[in-house]
Amino acid sequence: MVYRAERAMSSATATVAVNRPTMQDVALRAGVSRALVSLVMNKSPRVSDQKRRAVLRAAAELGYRPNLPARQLARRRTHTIGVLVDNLRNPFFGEVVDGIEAEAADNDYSVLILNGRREAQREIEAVETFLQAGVEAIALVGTRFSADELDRLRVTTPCVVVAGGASYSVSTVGTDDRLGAELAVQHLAALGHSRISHLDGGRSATAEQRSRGYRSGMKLAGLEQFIDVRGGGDQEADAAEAIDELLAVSDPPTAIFAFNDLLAAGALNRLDEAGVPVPSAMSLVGFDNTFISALRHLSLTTINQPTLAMGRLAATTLLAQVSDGSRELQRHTLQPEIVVRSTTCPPRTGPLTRTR
Amino acid sequence: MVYRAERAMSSATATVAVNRPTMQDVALRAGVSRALVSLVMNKSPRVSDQKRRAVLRAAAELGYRPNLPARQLARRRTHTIGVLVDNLRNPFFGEVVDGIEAEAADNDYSVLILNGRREAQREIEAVETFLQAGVEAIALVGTRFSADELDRLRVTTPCVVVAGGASYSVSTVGTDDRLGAELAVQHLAALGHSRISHLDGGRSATAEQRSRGYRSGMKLAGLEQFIDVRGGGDQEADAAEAIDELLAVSDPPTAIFAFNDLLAAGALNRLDEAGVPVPSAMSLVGFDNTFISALRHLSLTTINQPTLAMGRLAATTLLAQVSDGSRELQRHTLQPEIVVRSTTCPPRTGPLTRTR
DNA sequence: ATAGACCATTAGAGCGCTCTAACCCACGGC
DNA sequence: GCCGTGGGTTAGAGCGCTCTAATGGTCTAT
Repeated sequence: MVYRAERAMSSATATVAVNRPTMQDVALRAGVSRALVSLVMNKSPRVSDQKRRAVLRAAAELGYRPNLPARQLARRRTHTIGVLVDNLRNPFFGEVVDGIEAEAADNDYSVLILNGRREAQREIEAVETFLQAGVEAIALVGTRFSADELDRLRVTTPCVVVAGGASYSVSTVGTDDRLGAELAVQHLAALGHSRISHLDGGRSATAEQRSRGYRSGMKLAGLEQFIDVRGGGDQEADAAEAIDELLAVSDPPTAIFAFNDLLAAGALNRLDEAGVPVPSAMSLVGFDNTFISALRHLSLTTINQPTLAMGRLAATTLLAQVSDGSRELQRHTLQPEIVVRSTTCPPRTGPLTRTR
Repeated sequence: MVYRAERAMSSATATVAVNRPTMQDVALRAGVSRALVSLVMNKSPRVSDQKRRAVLRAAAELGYRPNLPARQLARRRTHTIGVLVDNLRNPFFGEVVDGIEAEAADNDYSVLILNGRREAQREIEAVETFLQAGVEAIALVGTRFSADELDRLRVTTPCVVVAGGASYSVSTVGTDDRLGAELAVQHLAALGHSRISHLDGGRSATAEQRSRGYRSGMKLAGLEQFIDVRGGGDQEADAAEAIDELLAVSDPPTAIFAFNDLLAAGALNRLDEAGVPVPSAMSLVGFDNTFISALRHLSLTTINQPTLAMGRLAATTLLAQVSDGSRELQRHTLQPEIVVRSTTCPPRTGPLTRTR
């Protein structure tokens, strides 16, 4: 009786919007209390089989669906982790997100994906959204945040940077970018190259580590005097200018290590346009081992990162921090490995000759 | 006084979790009522400047942040549209999502991105999540849903299929896939090809239309008797088997039209492995004009789709339906165009010769 | 002076759910 | 016959917010 009255009142109040059935409606129909419906919905074991069935039937008949915001409000928990992706167009990031999502799902967490679209401002807005939405943890996939901003963020919410730099004061999951870059240089050096230039990643998160690895790799190989870093970027189009610069000098380098595969692909384009055969006149190494590097026509020598594992590890780290409340700083560094394909060979002998 | 008491009570009740400041706290600190804080937060014009400033200051001092679930519950609106992406690793989908997101943001909507990871089951779960979360509309980017399932869905929530088939009984935004396929065939036919085979898209949403376009294109060119469709897929790896089949016959076709760029790239790989030079011995056309087709080393002739515009249009369509409450079925078909690059040329004369 | 109009402000109910504490009703032990 | 005991069930407060209707005050018109 009371139920009926309440419900009547509330539907009189209701104005626009969908008006989907509520727990009250289910309770009414099943002849039980609201609380019991809640117990059934949350799979509590202390409900008699008879009532459980009645409730489930009523729910099915009404097409009842729990209201997530209401549930989150009442629980004071969202069971959600926020994932901020730098750029949805880079398949590398897509793979990492897949990993995070898979691990989160295995632990009954859902994932709120937001897209920074390569702009720092949008990242800030995204974090604001995360915080308002009450995500319990945040994964930053290839972030453009400064160390300072991250410092402020981690106070509020557990967070982890995936595939970003390692210099932050927040937990990180990533490949050893520095080592990866060293591997690239080492590979080239072993082939006999000495004049190896680097196309850097501009404002990308991992740019600094890779460039550092390039430098240390060069030193290790005793090639310190040949260190040469050119402004690049993280997109294909960013390579053209740097390549032009490189080719403008009297005796260009014999090898190039590019920040990532996309940049390497762009470099390949430009070299081709300039009539410089790869690898015979110029060796080229990328980074990320995205599927494009495996395309036979590119067949790019590159550095592999275990993307899926990185994603899963990021989620695991976050969920552990959420459950034990700790905010311990963790550094997970996975091992990169070089994948040798067809864009590297011993250096040309003599000056750079162009086919056109 | 009353406020203080209430607040004391509620914080005594509070147990775990973050305990972020609420409107009540802000109201207390600013010496106003909860309702006034709400008005300020929602930028109501009917608040005195003095109080507004006081509220904003108190909010800033406390680090107040509106609680999204609470707000959504009270408003009975979420101002969110759900975006279900088939596959985050395909850059094509990433671009479409970018478009949706941009348009949604321009209209003060946020976007809940869920990833189907190429599995129908996950799509169903994702939609369930959308419905529980109370999204006001749903965009399905490259869905694997059946027409039936979509039919049921559109009753509940406005939805639009982007870059999917056009045969559904829900609104769609897409390229004219059929025309696109016809353009591909027409281009090949104009070059002199008659034996043109098609590698289809398997269970992909747009597979049927493209395959239909292939057939009608063949008919239009008077090549009906050469129609030949091979099982493909939507990933690079799916091409190998079909190519092997194709090459196994006594006199293989002179041209191939692949379902999408990824499949075309895979085909290119396999043809290369088999020693079949492209395009001299075999012409190849893809679909989507993703960035990989533009890579000089692939330089794939393909069909362009205006991805960003598709995304924006999808969002516009949904938002219109949300605001005027109509559920009118709309068909937006954008024009594809052929982008001729280097994987097509006149057919070989004589039998297929292999270089290895 | 008084009614009406208008403005900023507020009380308080309500959104749909969860969760604690209480309740009821066997049942068994004394 | 009375008192736990404990499992199934429920009342009711509370989560943080919005929104309607009401309040009180100032201002103008009468």
